[in-house]
Amino acid sequence: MADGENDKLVLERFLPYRLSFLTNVISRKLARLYSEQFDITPHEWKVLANLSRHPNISAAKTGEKTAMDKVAVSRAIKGLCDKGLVHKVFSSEDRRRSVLNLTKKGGDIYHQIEPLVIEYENSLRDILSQEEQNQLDRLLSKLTTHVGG
Amino acid sequence: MADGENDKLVLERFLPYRLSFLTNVISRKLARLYSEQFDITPHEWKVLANLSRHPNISAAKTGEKTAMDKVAVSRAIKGLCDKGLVHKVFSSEDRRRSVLNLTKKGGDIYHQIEPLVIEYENSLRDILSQEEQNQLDRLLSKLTTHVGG
DNA sequence: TTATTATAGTTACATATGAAACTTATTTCA
DNA sequence: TGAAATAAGTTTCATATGTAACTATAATAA
Repeated sequence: MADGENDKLVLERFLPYRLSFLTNVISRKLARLYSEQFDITPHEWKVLANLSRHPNISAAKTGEKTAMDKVAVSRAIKGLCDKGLVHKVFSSEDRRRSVLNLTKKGGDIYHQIEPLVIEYENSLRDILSQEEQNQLDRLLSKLTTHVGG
Repeated sequence: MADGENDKLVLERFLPYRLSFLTNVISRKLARLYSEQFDITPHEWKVLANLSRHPNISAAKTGEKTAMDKVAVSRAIKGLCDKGLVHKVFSSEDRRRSVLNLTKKGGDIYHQIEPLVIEYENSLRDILSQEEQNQLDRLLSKLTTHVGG
């Protein structure tokens, strides 16, 4: 560190901000795919997608799977129930625990949105060569495991 | 796409969510470096850092440089002025335009935080080999230019 | 038992954020 | 000129978010 370059903060090169900028742009574009047409928030979409893959799950489990905190999960579920996209009952074995499922309507809407979202991810990946995609997956995994939850 | 794997959404593998998760963890840790000791918000820190590098700048230019919207910039500047870290006057040539500078106190605090932040970035980069760091910089640049601001 | 502790989920409160409206100053150009 | 359009910043309002407090249920253990 003799050149006096690495001990000055330059926002344009600062890794956390570069990551954050890219992520924000991508998240905004992604959200537009379901927020406008379907009036679904990002949290709601995440819960919906997770319920599609993992039916009969509780709110707490949903939080684990999606890395959302329990308040965000609770609100997303409330929103989805109000819109008739999710059905909630409480478990008869443990009446604290909810049992969640997509309704018919929820499933229908999910299957309308899913291809749009997958297409968007593909459009992102297509910016990169196959080699670069592998690098990206690897780097994300490595960083994510090391920064700790 | 014949194997039926790439046409189902799996949150754990979905690029925007992996990016978002990593970014959120990093942003939270970064914010802790200045929020607790110095009572500075992320927006305020960003403006502070930018002013250190670009003195005598307006709020609008600050917004351009930091990719923040003008409301966030306005609020950050108000917070920094209230804390006595930034000095604001309006330009005599164009009295709509502000001219911003760090105060002595602002500069002092900035120079206390800067090494902590740089150290944190280094600790992130040190997770990766030099080769991987180059890959990451390259991938971020490529994705960022292609997703469009 | 029954008192204690822990868990699932919700609610309340305080703060953060973004979009649109607004104020003031400057520029444009009929 | 001076009316209309534009630009810089601020304020307002509606919504989003996170922390902590709260309710209800279940598990633990004395």
